[in-house]
Amino acid sequence: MPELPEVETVRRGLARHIEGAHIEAVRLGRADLRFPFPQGFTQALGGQTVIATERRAKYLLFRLSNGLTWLSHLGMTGTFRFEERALKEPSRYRPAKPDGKHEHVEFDLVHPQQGRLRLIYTDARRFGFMDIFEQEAECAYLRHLGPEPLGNGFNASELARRIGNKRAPMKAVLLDQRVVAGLGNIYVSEALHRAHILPTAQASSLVQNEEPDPRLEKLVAGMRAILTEAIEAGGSTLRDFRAANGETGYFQHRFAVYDREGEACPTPLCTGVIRRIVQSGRSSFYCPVCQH
DNA sequence: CCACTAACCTGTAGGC
DNA sequence: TGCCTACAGGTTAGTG
Repeated sequence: MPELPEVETVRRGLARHIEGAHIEAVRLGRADLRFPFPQGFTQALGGQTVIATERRAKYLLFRLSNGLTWLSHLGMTGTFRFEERALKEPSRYRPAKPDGKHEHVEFDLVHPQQGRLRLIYTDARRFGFMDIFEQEAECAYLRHLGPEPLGNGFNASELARRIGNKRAPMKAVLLDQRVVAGLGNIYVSEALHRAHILPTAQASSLVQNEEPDPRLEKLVAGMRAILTEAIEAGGSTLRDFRAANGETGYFQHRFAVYDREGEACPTPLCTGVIRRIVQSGRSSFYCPVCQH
């Protein structure tokens, strides 16, 4: 489900209700998602206040009053939502064991202005996971991540340095979170289309003498533009993505190529028809005419 | 280290 | 309606 824009959308939705809230209790419906919950997970969160809600790549990071950080990755189908009844009828609020089929974690929150809230984490496929850590350096999930594509330090030279020796196709290289962190299957296809680069192009062919090809400049600019526009649109909803308030995103209406096999290429004056190919087991969409 | 595949798990859409 | 296959936004473990 979620790439950088979707995770950022979730972060913003959660922040409004969770920042400043006291975590009264955490209940797990099972011992694991993709990975087991760490030892002492519920105790580490219980009794703490959420100080800040941040995002790194596709990870949500909740800074807690005890100095710990609670990390959450949504996998493909992870969703946070606030339970309606607890929001609308706080007086009738009752703690309950997670009972929905794929409701795996419940958080009882008390917000100083908003009162009692119940936050529920749902994840049908259970590719998501949660963790806690003290220092970022000790977190194996974050340690090897590449730069944030929307961060100040990210530019064509930096990208060239990271892909100059790679023979893998651009599609695979941009999906590699160690190269740049936050893109997924949708936004890689979209960014490559904007830069007129084929997903099959060998990464090293876009770097000569350690200098970025002009198309890498376009790629970085296109990547930033797409991600920014998608965040403004509340992300993309293909099937089940929802913001924390239950709303769908609408950036999917503005895809140039993703999931548009057989449609006309939207590049002005281009006569191409969008194609779908499979690379490393996943669909890539591109225009065979304006991407080379 | 690099590149590629399989695996994790459930739901849904499409063909017959 | 049922059965079967293919596919879905991600990441890690294992193999050469």
